[in-house]
Amino acid sequence: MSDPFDDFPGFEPAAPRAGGGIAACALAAMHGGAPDFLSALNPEQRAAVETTEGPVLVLAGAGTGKTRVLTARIAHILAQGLARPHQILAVTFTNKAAREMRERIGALIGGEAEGMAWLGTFHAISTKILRRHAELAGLKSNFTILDTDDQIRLLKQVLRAENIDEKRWTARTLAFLIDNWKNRGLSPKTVPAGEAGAFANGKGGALYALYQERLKILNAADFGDLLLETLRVFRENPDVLREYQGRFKYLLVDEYQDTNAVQYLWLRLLAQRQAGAANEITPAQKPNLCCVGDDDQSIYGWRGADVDNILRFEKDFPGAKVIRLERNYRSTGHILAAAAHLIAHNRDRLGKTLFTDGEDGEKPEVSGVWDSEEEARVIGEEIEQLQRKGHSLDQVAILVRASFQMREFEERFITLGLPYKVIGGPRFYERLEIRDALAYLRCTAQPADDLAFERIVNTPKRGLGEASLQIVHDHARRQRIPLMQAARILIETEELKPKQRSTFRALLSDFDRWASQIGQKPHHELAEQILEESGYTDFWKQDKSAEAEGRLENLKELVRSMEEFPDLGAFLEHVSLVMDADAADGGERVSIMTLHGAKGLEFETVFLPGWEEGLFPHQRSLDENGRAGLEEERRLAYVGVTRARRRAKIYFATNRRIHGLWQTTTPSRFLDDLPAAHVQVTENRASGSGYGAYAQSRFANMDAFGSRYDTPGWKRAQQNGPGGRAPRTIEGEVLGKSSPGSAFSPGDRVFHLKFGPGAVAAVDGSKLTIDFDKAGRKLVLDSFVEKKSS
DNA sequence: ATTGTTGAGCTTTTT
DNA sequence: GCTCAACAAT
Repeated sequence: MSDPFDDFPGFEPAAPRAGGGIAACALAAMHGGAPDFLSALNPEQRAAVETTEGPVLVLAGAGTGKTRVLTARIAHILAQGLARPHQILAVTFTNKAAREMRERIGALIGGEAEGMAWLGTFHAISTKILRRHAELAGLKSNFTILDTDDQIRLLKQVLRAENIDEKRWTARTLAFLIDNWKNRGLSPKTVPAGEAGAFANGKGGALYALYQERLKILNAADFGDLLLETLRVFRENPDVLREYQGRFKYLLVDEYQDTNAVQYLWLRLLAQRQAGAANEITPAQKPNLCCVGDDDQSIYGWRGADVDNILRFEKDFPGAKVIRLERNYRSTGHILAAAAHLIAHNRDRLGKTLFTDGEDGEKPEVSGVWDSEEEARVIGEEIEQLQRKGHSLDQVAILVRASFQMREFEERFITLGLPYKVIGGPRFYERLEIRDALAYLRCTAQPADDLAFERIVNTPKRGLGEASLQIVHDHARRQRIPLMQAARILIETEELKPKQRSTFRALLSDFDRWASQIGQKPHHELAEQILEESGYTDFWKQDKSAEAEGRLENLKELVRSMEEFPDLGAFLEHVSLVMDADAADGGERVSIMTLHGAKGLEFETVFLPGWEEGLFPHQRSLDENGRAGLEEERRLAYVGVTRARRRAKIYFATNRRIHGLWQTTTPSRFLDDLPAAHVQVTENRASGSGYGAYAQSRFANMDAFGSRYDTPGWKRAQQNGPGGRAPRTIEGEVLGKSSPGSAFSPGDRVFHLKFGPGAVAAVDGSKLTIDFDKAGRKLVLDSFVEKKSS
């Protein structure tokens, strides 16, 4: 992404480096002239930077230099010697944002940015804290972080163990609920009874508790836990909290409008600064908390973000200074006017009006087309025209509301031979081959990682199917030990078929060998070796399908990226939190992405297709969240328009295929929210569609479309009544206790599920030698046999 | 253990 | 109407 303020004019990175950036900057300040990073700011920005003490809310409209203020503020604090780098807590939402911030601070003050140990995402910082105090949360400090996939798998196990009909109550639904609770800071104990009861006939809360229990056994935390458990540690251990409160002299938060309840609580705890030393009687200090955000760009309400946090800031932090950044450096006048007029239709906002000193430029253009196919064709043509005029394709983006819209553009661009890139497809680390490879590494580094083990035990296929895994599973559950450990015991006995037994033995000795090499050889070489020796690379080499090559490429990329980390542990840590490989692809390309994905970016030319009722605003948003939903959709429209520097082109199609059926659509009400004076409505697409009338009537009758949206036929009967059949209360199987002294003695009559009845011949710990009536003498584990009472 | 068939769902997505 | 996942059948 390119930002006109990426570089601070006049700043010479090479000049003052001796003795560290801080001293040099401080020196510059003393010599009368302000440091360059200050003098390059406008008055409001400068106020936001220099108001270092007390709570500050910076309302930074789109394109007003938000990141610039944040980075300059940190540079300023450091240059003034107000705090050391490790005393500043700077929180972002995405790793990308954190990375960018670090780079830009580095550009301002040099290597000192390296010392900012507490610059990162909410999750990364929480992880760091939680690892230090893991035992206070019932974890070990090397706990694994589960991603969504692992989470679902684990929940499936819980549901299965509880005999819950997985058809009716899916693991995904439960995951969604639990995530929601965690986002709101609710533990199994504090979930409101009504909500907990809504799932699986009243078992929702219990399932949440069981899931948490399983996580602890696995020594694992999901994303939600990272914050929630840290919060719990803070609440239950005032001394720990105090330590961090004292540590952070300055707190900064980016994109404050996106914070959810846990993040808010987490932040508020840290911001409650106690008076420094115990002997001072000064009242609790006001926190040096600076939150930067834009209520008009809050588009993540659906995943728990609470705009209220930003709207409430002044109440939460009395005496807070609110600074508005309204001078826009990005877009031309007409675009800005259109965006401002659009967003003014929202009721719940703090209110801000962007302005620019720049030229008016071209008016945003609204065009109607017959259907989505024509839409793609027309946009393709326009892009080709821009290209012919010498515009860079990197400066062109198509921003869609929903990802299914992307395909039509891709297809069109392929036939045109127009280079494009889809942003926000499946992330690198979510790809199958990467997840598999990581599972191998996880098993090597963390032998107790059951989910990883399960993933790769039969990948590539090695004949360890459902049946044999089930045996290992049973044993592991009964003994409450990790799968790998269970397998280790089982290969000493005859529970498994000889073939599986030797396969397991080979696999385990592979892992042993790899594990013994940790620290012995560079971890990326070890990774390569693991992938090679496990047969995983060969597995893809033999795959003839089209993707196989790309997958091997990705695996190489994975190994390459490991070199940047000090050791395997650090790499795995990073990967579970991040891992977006912005593959540096050569050549200019048009970007195709969702509106959500476009936040924070900017382009010369932005195409905004699909402005139709039902799609944008999305019907589901309206159905589920009413006016709040509509307003969030409108903010999304605002985000879309404000991505454009010089050209914004909006489209609506008369016909669109929705869930397979062609439907006639109505132009989006957001089109009515655009000011006539700043918008160009064109009818030049002469393909015999009925949009001409729209163009004539729309400004005459503002409410033409506003009041009549009816629920389309595809609206689903959403409420499955609470009825249904009675809950099945069969508890999960009673777990056999691992009795230290064996409950068996020679001569006992026993029954084995597979081998049938027999008599114990000898006992060796948990291993029994049994003479089976039919199967002969076998070595089995005591947990697999039942003693016959008589 | 692979291959075919049926059925549900279908907005946005980070960590 | 299309896709993916879960089950059944070979």
